[in-house]
Amino acid sequence: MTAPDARSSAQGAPALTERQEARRRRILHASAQLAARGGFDAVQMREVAEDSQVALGTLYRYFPSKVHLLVATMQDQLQHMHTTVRKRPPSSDSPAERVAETLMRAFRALQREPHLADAMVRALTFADRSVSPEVDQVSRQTTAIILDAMELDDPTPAQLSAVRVIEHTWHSALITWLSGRASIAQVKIDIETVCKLIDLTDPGRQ
Amino acid sequence: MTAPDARSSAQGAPALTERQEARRRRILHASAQLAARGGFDAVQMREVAEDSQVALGTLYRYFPSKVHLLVATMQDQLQHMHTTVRKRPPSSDSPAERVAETLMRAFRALQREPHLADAMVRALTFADRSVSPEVDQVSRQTTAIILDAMELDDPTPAQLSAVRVIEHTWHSALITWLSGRASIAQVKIDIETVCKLIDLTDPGRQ
DNA sequence: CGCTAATCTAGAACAAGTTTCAGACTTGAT
DNA sequence: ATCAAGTCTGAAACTTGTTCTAGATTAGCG
Repeated sequence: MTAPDARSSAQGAPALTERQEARRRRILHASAQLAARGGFDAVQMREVAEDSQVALGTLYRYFPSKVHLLVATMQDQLQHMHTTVRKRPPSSDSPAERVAETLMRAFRALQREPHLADAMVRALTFADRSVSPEVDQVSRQTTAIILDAMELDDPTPAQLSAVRVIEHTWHSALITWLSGRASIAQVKIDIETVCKLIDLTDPGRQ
Repeated sequence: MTAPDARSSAQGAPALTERQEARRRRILHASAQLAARGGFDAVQMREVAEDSQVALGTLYRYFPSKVHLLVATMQDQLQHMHTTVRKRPPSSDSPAERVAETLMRAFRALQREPHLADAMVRALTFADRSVSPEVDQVSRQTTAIILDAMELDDPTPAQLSAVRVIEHTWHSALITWLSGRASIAQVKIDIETVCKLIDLTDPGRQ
């Protein structure tokens, strides 16, 4: 009954051995690679297992479903993104602009691997309750990136609401782009539009 | 090669016979019923076929995939919603409040059949490019409902952007609620927050 | 009415996610 | 070094979405 079931970074990761950690990495790598090639559908569990040299049963022990796997893949990529952004923070003047700048930068990164983006985002929004903890973790990570961009130490509830709405817009706009129903320009406009909410909550208000 | 492939209401519906129309209705009814019982997973194509007294192949002729079927189900429900709202329009004073009121009313309707909501919303966000026309139709319908609530004849581009962001928030907030990651209260706050965008674009500006 | 094309049916077959199982291998503790 | 518990492997089985096929039925037309 004692499964690895590892979360990527922080909390309750039940201490993997070195070989297990290596397996986990191989799996995530194979997953990302297949996803980058053909999106959600191209990530086939049998193939992931084969490419990462792991038995199918083992794959399922590490990631209890395809969606779990892809959400974990997303956690992984987000981590990269966060460290990247930290290294070169957004340069604009207002918080709203800095958030928009950061999201647009992330968006451009996703455009470089649209299939990978497809796989991750579809998994994220398709996830049911059994994946909630993992999806929540992704959400927290995203929130952290946005708050970083705002450069606030102590966000008000109103500001947190605005951030939540920005995240909603971000995810949903990505989906419309990925399914070909919105252009890149359209996504840009939507992001800029929603970021105006920040101005609404920012200035003189405790 | 000539398939029914019917859209629900307006445009290019290739004229179904009476029996075909009846089949289509039976299918949508069975779909909604199963969805209401157990959500996305409970809508199983074989069962839909059986319940609507139609062969599996026929079901697939009418709706080329499970997602198509559920999106069509959503179109159907949205139509209801729209006529309902028209009969008793929102009563608040400002456009922003009227939109929030309308969306909250829709939200309460969804709460009455959370499983059905789950099936429809998951299908909507999981839909790939092959379902784009149908998803787009749903989006247009939603936009129409929101614009109705705003009581505008001639929305500016900025207002249309705001509406788009509201839709994004609406969908994404529903997902977080359906997957148990946000409370009803939380969704309410998010809707109210995003509706403030309307005030930003409304008053004195041509 | 009688024909022809399109549609519908029943059921098999296929694809990919998921589960299961018996046996081999690792690990950690004694 | 040895044993027990936990893990991993390979392969088969199961589930559900989707496709295919051959034969009935239906619809529209002359």
